Amino acid sequence: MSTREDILNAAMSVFAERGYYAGTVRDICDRAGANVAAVNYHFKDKATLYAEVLQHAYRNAGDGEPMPTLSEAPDEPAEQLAAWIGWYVRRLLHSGGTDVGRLMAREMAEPTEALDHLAKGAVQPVFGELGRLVDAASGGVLDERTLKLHCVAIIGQCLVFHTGRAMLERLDPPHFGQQDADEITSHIAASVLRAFDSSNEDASA
Amino acid sequence: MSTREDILNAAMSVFAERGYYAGTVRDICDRAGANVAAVNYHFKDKATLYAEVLQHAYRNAGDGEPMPTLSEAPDEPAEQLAAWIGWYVRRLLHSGGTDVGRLMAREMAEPTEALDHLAKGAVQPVFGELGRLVDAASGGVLDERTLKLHCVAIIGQCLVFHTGRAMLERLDPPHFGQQDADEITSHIAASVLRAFDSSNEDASA
DNA sequence: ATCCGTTTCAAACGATTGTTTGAACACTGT
DNA sequence: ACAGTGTTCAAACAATCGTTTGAAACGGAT
Repeated sequence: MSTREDILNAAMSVFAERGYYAGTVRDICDRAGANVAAVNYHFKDKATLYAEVLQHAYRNAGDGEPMPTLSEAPDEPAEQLAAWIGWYVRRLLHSGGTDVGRLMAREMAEPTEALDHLAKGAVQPVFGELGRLVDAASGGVLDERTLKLHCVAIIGQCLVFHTGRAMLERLDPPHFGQQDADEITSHIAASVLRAFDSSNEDASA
Repeated sequence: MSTREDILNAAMSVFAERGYYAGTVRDICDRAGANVAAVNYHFKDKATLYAEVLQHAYRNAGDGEPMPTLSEAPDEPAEQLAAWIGWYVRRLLHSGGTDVGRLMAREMAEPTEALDHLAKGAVQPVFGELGRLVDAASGGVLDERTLKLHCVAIIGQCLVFHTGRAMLERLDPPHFGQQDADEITSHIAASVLRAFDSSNEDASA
């Protein structure tokens, strides 16, 4: 029962690197050390294999460092938010190579039914937790719409290092990479905390 | 001299719908009303056609509204930066469902050789102009690395409304859409200008 | 009308794709 | 030892891909 999982892992890296169409079943089977017919035997066809790869990636999306959550009695909510940003940035930068992140990016560019489950099952909880952290770190004075704007802004500042990775690497000179996670994190955290002030001024004006 | 442009337009829609590998030369030529060999005659091969489609698409992405540039004698650099952000956000939100945006998103998720030319030819100038605007709006006190961090942060906050569009729409309740361009713009501009302050404090500390 | 460079066309080419086939192999229970 | 079930393998399959070919059609200049 080993070849089936070997193919599943090989397919995940191949699909992440080259995409669905450019990733060939021969490439997958070579990397899995299996015969060409193994895909059609263990899975029905290439499309079914891809669907199972997405589900497998979705299940293993959260392994590794656990997401920081808002503690019951928040002493330093700003630092908790900074910790969350660090967790998110590391997660994004670390999933650069042959990982879940690139599969998800592909799903964003070309949404399928799998994205619906992904949104409600994996993204919604993360977004909700970020909302609670932002609410606490800002002093709880933001209205719901402004709070969501801040959340999306945070997500965007982190996400660009993953979605824009291919472009950042090709700029002259190349910009930020995996080794700059701490620098990026502290910069975003400082900017975000400052940004709360402007919203507070608008609210009190 | 019509078939060349017909192929260019047909290729743009086909590549946007199906992607580079799934979009076939025969499909493009059928939609353009041309022969199968027309692609290899007017362009060298499929890859060259795709590269020209990308450049053509990115150049015409903001047709009508030109990119705001730093004026010779900057009176209000902060407002000039805000104008740039507004231009960029409108550009991203407006190209949401169109061919251009989908092409770029696909290229970021699945880079081809064409991305190299795109980076140096089309993206580098935009990024450079943003850098000059940020430098002016921040008072010219930021070191090069911090300035680039701010630039990437701005790009990210704008870009997330495009790259994360499919996800934002699937959240409960759905978040921001095309009609919120002004609200998004002013929020990002205010946040960014505030963020400069934190960098100044760090520099003087 | 004739020439010549440019453009179009139907047909075919070689390569690669996903998939199928049928025999060989491995292993378990009797 | 034997049958039976599940798995692997080399080889070939049909289909489709991008590209090439050589001739036909076009269009202006002489």
